[in-house]
Amino acid sequence: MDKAYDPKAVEGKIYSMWESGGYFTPKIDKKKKPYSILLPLPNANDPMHMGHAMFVIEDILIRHHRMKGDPTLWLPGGDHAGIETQYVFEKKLAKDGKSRFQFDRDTLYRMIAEFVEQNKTVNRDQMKRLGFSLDWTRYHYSLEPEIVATVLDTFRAMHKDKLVYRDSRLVNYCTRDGTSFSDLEVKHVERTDPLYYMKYGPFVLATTRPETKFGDTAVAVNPRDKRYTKWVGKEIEVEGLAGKFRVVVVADDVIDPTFGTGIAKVTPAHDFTDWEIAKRHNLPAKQVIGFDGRMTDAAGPYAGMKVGTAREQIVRGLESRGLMDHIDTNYVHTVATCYKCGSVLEPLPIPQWYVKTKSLATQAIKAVKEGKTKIIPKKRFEKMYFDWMENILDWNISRQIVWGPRIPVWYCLDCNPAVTLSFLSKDDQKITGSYGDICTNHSFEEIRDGLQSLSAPLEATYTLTEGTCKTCRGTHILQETDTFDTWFLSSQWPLTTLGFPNGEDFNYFYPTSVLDTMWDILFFWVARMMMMGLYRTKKVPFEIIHLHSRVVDAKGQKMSKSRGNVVNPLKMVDQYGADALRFTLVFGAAPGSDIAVSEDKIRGMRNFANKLWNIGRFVLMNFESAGKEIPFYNKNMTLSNPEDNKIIAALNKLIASVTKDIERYRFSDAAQALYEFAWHTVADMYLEKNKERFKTGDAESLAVLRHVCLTLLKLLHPFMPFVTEKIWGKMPKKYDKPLIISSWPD
RNA sequence: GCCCGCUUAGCUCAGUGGUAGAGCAUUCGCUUUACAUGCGAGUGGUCGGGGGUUCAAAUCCCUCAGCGGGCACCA
Repeated sequence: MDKAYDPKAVEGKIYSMWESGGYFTPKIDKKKKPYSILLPLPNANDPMHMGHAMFVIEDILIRHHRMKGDPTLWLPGGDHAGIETQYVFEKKLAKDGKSRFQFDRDTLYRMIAEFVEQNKTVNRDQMKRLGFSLDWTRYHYSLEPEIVATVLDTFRAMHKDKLVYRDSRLVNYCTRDGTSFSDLEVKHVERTDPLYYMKYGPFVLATTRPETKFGDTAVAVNPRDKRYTKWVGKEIEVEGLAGKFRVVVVADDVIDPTFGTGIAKVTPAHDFTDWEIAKRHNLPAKQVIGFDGRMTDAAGPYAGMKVGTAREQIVRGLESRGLMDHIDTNYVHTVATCYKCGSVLEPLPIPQWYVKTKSLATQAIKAVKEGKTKIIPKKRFEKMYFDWMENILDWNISRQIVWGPRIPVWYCLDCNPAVTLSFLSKDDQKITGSYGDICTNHSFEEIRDGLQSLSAPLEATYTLTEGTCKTCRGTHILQETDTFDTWFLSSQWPLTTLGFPNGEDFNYFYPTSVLDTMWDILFFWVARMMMMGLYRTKKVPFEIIHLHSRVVDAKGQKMSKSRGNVVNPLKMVDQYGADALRFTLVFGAAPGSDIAVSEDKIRGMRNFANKLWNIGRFVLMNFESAGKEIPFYNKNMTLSNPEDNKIIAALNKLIASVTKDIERYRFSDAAQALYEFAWHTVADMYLEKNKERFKTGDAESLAVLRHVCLTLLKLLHPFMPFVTEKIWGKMPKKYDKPLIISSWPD
């Protein structure tokens, strides 16, 4: 054995040994209770970051249960990550001076699929570097046909149960990414913007969005605001930028009399509050901003301008006409921005597919209240979970992107001539219009082949199966171009990857034992898996939700590219070994809190791995110099030396505490106890005090020494699998099988 | 605005009623044949401020301050 442990020379070979030995693949044994965890599926073409490395928590649980003899499954997968991937791909396109609008949707889809294919193995290979004992034979990718088929089936089941429906309401729409989002994907950001006080008929009113003036269909006041009581119900005449127009004055409770002048202009098509006001007062909605982020024809002279430009121009126009009373330049408010690209989101009216969530949430709340699923740490996250579930809104599952499974709904164009189509014609012109208008100049086949997107009016009839129209017998049928929200697919991961409804894995491993992830996707993913799992199987998808630490830098700052404080896990593995990084991520991490990672700390843990190596080396040297068979320690042995009795007692205490700590998800406590025991109790004290006895080849002391060392390797194996496996391989043992499948001490 | 969490050694964090802990950093001394990725010894905290309960509080309660997070339709 070398003087120092060299992880680079060891890790690759050990991992291959485990993988080729088939140790990651569980043997299904109906007599035993299985233990299973699904790896939170990373974006398949995303390189690994420290957040992924934190899945070491799962490897610890998995290795512990495997050693306990449970049929243990850790199932890996990769996500197509709809918006994320399309966003990255479009940035690549932009570099080549191209845009998504230059391609029909089938071509665009193929291009993205090829792009993903090139990078698909990156993340997988990196997971292996960390020693993750994932069952790669069960790897799943989110767009596999079987997985998509189950997802589509869920959609149909929900449609039948009236849990999915189509509605036209305001959605948060990113005009840059060209898609709507669910409420969860909206990031509220505080900003300082001008608040414009403009003259408005007989009033002065405050608004941050003067450009939406063309879409105003009312003004609103609070019913208890005496200043305006006499106006309520009357029409007022307003001088606009393109002639005069008339709007009605309505009274509505949401209006805060203390804000601005107590009067709000009502723009139903572009503001969530106004949309609600309009519904209550039967006001029409007038869309003045298009899905491309430009003013529509309804904006008269400003048509075609981007919203920002139009605002500047309109402010100038109002000022020159004397219609601007004054401007408050220091108004602080929050705006909704896109969580992917940061653009300001535009509330726009568009028909979308929704999941009715209320009844699903009720079940998900009940399951946690009844303890069928436990959340750890309970204190902080259970309340968050309940708060969210209790206030849940219906879930918009349509996305206007191509990268993902299309919603399985078909429209007959002959029955629905008002369906709006965007497509590339044979001569590569982008054409948009209703089918009724364009079908005279373009054949159905031309439209189909060049199709980019379609938008069906809310009244449009549709079927859930492909084929000839049952009403008119026509064949001019097109599928919905909206794709599913990625989370609609991943919320069914426990079902799809295990082969719901009748797969052997599903029958055996579902419900899974633990779902471990960081808390940032508690709502996006975990809560929705609860709802979907309960909906389809009447059983919870997992018994425990464990929310692990967020990895931050040495100063406690969140790691981000813009801060420049990102620590690359693979670089650390190269430099200090996977075991060192793994132990760093566990040591000092309390669930739900942050864990600080610095190179200094990783180096310290590398030193600990080396310490273990040298304990092993010390034991071996003593066995070699003894040059004889040493009996194996067993519990019935009577030990004559008090030092031996002491170390055995301490070891037994350690076994109990480490086992308990892992069972209670107190990984840091276990790691600290192991560190303390190995380094100080064993190396500093026991080895030093008894060196002379080992040298003389005393059989009892050597038997105890070997037992302590082998047991310590077992206890440490889930945390530091490589160095422990390597030392184990060199030690004299009763049975020669790898540490990974040895038995957990008791 | 509403809700939650945090504040303990230079740094990052454990500790939740009974004489203050870890890792890293730091100081001093050691070429002792398992390991200088080491060994030995040490420095370092009135546990955010204030008040209360208790024989006893870092730990329970109240309050103030700072930091972080979740939720939210203020035009």
